[in-house]
Amino acid sequence: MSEDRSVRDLRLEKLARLRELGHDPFSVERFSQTGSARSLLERFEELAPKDGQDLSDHPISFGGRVVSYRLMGKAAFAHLSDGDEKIQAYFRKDELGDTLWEAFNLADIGDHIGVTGTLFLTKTGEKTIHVTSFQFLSKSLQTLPLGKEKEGQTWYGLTDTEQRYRHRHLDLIVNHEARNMLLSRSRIVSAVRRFFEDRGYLEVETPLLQLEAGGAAARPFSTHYNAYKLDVKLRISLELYLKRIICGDVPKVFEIGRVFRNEGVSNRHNPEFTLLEWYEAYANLEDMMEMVEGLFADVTQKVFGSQQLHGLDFGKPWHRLDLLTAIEERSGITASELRDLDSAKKALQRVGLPHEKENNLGGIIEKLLEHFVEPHLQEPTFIVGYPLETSPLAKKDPARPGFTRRFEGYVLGREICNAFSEINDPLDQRERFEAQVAERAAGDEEAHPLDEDFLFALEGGMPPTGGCGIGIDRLVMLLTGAQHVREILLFPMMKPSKEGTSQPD
RNA sequence: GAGUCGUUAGCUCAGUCGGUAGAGCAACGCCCUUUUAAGGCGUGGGUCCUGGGUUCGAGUCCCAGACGACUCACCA
Repeated sequence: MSEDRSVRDLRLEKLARLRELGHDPFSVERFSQTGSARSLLERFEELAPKDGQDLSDHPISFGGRVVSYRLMGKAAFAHLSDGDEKIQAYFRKDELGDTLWEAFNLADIGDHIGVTGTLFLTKTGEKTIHVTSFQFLSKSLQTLPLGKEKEGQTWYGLTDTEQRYRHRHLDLIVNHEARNMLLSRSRIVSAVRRFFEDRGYLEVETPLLQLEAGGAAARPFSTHYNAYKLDVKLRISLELYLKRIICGDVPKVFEIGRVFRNEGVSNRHNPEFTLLEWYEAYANLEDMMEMVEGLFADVTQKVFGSQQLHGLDFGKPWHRLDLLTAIEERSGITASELRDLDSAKKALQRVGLPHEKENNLGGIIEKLLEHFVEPHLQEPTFIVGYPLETSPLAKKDPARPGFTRRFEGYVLGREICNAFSEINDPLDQRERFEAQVAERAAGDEEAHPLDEDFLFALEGGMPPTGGCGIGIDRLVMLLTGAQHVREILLFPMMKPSKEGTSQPD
């Protein structure tokens, strides 16, 4: 009895029957098309036969997924989608013949078919392909959660977040927003790449597996290198290798790559994310600011056609704000209070923030920045002059002991980039690393490891260099307005679900 | 790591006071040659997340667990 068979069984039976009829859906390799669904609709006047013209003079062909299917005895309508747009197709038994009609009756929503015919307008005025012949291009063995829609409203569909993340292909088929996020991300990355290429930057690739994961403060993932019998770490930043390339007299380099930080997950943090870093010899942090401004102006214009986005104007220079000045303006805590650890802790206490566990002046200053200043940085703003202790790779500011030539960029209250004039004094860099090693010994698991290979490169001589890093995921979130980082990651990490788990043992 | 909420048909969801499970769509069968949330008639479909407990009886109440969502914490 048909009731005992699953949808998949029934589809397998249809597949077998199609093969008997000589219409094996999986034997076809290619299908030539007149154009996309969108272009067929847009070029309707040009492609459709005029009154009195022979219909067969204007054949068009189109391949897509069946997303709706209305069978009416001896005629039928279906909508075919290429993912981007859909177009209606009209089928008649008397024109297809018995065999092809039977094959059509074995079609399901979800199948891919390729049709040939002519464009016409239905009674209700919809641009439609009058199909004279068609072939199966694939058969779907699963029911797809394709909702029905009318006048912009959609019924049913796929809304469960877990299912959307676990089975992203369904999300892409069913939800246009998911598709738009994917397209936006791709276009943004492409525009970023072109921005640097146009300015003479060389794109490079550096190792993901490293003996010491440096360049940032974060806990790494570990894995094992069988060939060398070595435990290695997945990179947490791109920085040190890129600067070793600068030491090799390649003056402008950039990399867009995955980095991995073995840390918490939130709506803005994913352990695996994409980082953009670039370095330019003979440039400093002011040059990096101009690059950031130029990058945002260029990418917004190219991808969205406007530099005005979310009420922000990326055509204007960003605000520039000294870090200590910003803290004083927002919290009342003065620079002199932040000159030593004891008075800084008292200041923390005064403003009601936890202070007992603080033993790092730089850490306190950054905490104050986060708490008092960051939420107010809605318009694009560079905060300049970060503490020495938390900036082990940035040049000292000669004008201000204890601080570095480093800035971070903020938009809509969120950190978007981190840049500095790079340390090129190998002795200074060694001292900073040693301070980090001491921090680590004191229990800071995220303190920077000492990297002798990097120091060796610096000792060979590195020109003055400016460098900057931007989280691509943050950038995409900002520009698309995505509220969760998982919306702009195609396949976020999910714990195995019960249905995905094999036999329990 | 903490809190809150959730998990019922392929999808979206109901399920009252504890009494052996419901709708729409999807599926299956029949009818239907311009439909479009096509329509008409009919049919089938459930490990109610898992495991315990209370009870004559649990989708419902209790305990534990899994997974997820959101918020917070963590996070250069």
